[in-house]
Amino acid sequence: MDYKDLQVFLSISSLQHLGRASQQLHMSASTLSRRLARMEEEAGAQLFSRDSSPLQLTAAGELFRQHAEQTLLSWEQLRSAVGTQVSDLSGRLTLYCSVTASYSFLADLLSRFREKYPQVDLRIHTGDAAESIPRVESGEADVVIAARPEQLAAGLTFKAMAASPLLFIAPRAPGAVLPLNQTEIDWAQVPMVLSESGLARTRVNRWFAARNIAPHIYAQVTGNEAIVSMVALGVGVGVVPELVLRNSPMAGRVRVLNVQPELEPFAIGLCAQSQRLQEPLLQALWKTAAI
Amino acid sequence: MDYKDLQVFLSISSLQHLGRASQQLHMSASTLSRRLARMEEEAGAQLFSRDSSPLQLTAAGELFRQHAEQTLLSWEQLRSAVGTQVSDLSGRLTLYCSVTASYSFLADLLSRFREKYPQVDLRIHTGDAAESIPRVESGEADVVIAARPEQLAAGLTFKAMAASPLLFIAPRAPGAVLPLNQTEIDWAQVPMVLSESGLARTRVNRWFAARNIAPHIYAQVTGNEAIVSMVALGVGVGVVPELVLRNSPMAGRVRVLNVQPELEPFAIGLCAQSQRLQEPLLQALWKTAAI
DNA sequence: CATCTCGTTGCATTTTTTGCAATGACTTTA
DNA sequence: TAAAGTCATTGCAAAAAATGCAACGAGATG
Repeated sequence: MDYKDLQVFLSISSLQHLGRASQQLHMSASTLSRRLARMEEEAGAQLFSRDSSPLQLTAAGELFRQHAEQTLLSWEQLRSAVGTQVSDLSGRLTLYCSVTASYSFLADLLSRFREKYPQVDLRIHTGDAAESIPRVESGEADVVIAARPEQLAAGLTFKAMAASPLLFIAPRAPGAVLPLNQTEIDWAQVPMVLSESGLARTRVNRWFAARNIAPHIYAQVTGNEAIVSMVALGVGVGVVPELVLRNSPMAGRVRVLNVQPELEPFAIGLCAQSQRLQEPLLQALWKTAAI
Repeated sequence: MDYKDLQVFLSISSLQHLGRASQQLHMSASTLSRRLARMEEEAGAQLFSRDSSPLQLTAAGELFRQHAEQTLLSWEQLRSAVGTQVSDLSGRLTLYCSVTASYSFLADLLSRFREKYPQVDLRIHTGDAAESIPRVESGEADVVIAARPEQLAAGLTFKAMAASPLLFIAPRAPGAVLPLNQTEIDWAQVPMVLSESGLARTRVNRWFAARNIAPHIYAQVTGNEAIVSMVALGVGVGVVPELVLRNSPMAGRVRVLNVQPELEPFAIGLCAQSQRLQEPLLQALWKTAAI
């Protein structure tokens, strides 16, 4: 039994849905299913009833939930109690990330970091994802949360935290931009909404080039978030990381196109200058991200 | 953080000695060292002071110990609470094992099994290790704790729980049987005390045969335990599993010979008839041994 | 000063975990 | 009532982690 298992269990028990939980935890549903099976094995009892679709806690599951909450609480208290003992670490750390990354990763990372090192003066900047790498290279940011570029610039180090596919999205409104049931898409005719620059743009460019297609670029935008909005408005077809789509309030107004072959997924994580990883502050953040 | 880690921690903290703990837990010291390092990493604090030789708990370590005890207790309570819910399992299970195996494994295995399946009528028989396999083959025992034979008889299934090296031992008393500082041993001259039969005997025979040595067998014994006693009395040189030596009250009176190449180690675990593993009782015991 | 004890670390191997894709049970929709 | 969809589960291969051995080094002991 692993503390991560306990978190997995709590997530599943509150969402009552494996797929939902798998998104929240950045894991595949199959992994969750297996971990759950193992937990039940170790506990010696079935924790969820599989009769109905919404996973329902059994009596044993309810006991398990109490145990899990109690244990994790005790663990967090221990960590914060002993963590502060060590953290005479102080100074300033400037972190840059995209708005979307801030939704998915920042809260987790920062709450843990703050707990251990409350004396560190943390400066967070959010902005366009494409700005991330330049900022860490220039030193404007000590560390960034970014998608891993295909060619990581020399002197930079990357630490993955999660992966997210890169998706083609179209307006959900029937007939807007694309016929709903079209099998073959004539890309040269489709108005595209793309990032002005950055990794997503590079991959899209390469994707079109490999097919000898000159895409019809209708609008170029800075910031993936805006792309979802524009697509939702019916302007055209866009390309965004799944993570951005999931966190967008407009997600319900667009649909994901099944395009083959798929674009390469993003790897999202921390990025900093290699040399500076020796600095205690960066090292501390690095380790915090790991667990 | 893993519940096994918590047990590891408690073992280390009570014994204050990595090597001792590694024996108790059937793991190498390096493994414990690493696990401890990881625990400290995750807890965010040093748990033991490494200044003095006897590992001493730090303040953070003391907090951790409380957390570990509390969590494991809660876990055991949960398991017994939900475990008994399932255990309408009843019947009789006959287990045979050597005296030594009963020291090292039986307590652990049985306490967990009893907790989950209190209604099962457990019959334990102890005796010579060499008897184990015949007993399970004949059906006298439903399951045995035994060393894995090189050729597992058809129809039998084995599940490893630990490994134990096979050692040459001599009297510690100076000059008895062997000169203390002799480098090359003239085996033909050395009086040997060996098992009458069983795996240990087979391996020793093969070891001598491979060297074209006709050993001088002074005494043949049933039961590895008696070998240690006879060697301690100065009768000759013996061969026993490390597990037997460790549990023997005579261990202090013998010394382990550094013989090259070493004999193959024992693999110790559960053994039962393959077909019968379908039976609920055996299956339950099998799973209990796993965790 | 040499030797010993004991914890730590590099390395190769084994074991475990994970994601993908296919499967199967069950529900909703046409 | 059949077809399509939703979900959890499972076989399989790749990736990641744990483990033991052996070498190392710091501190204690003779």
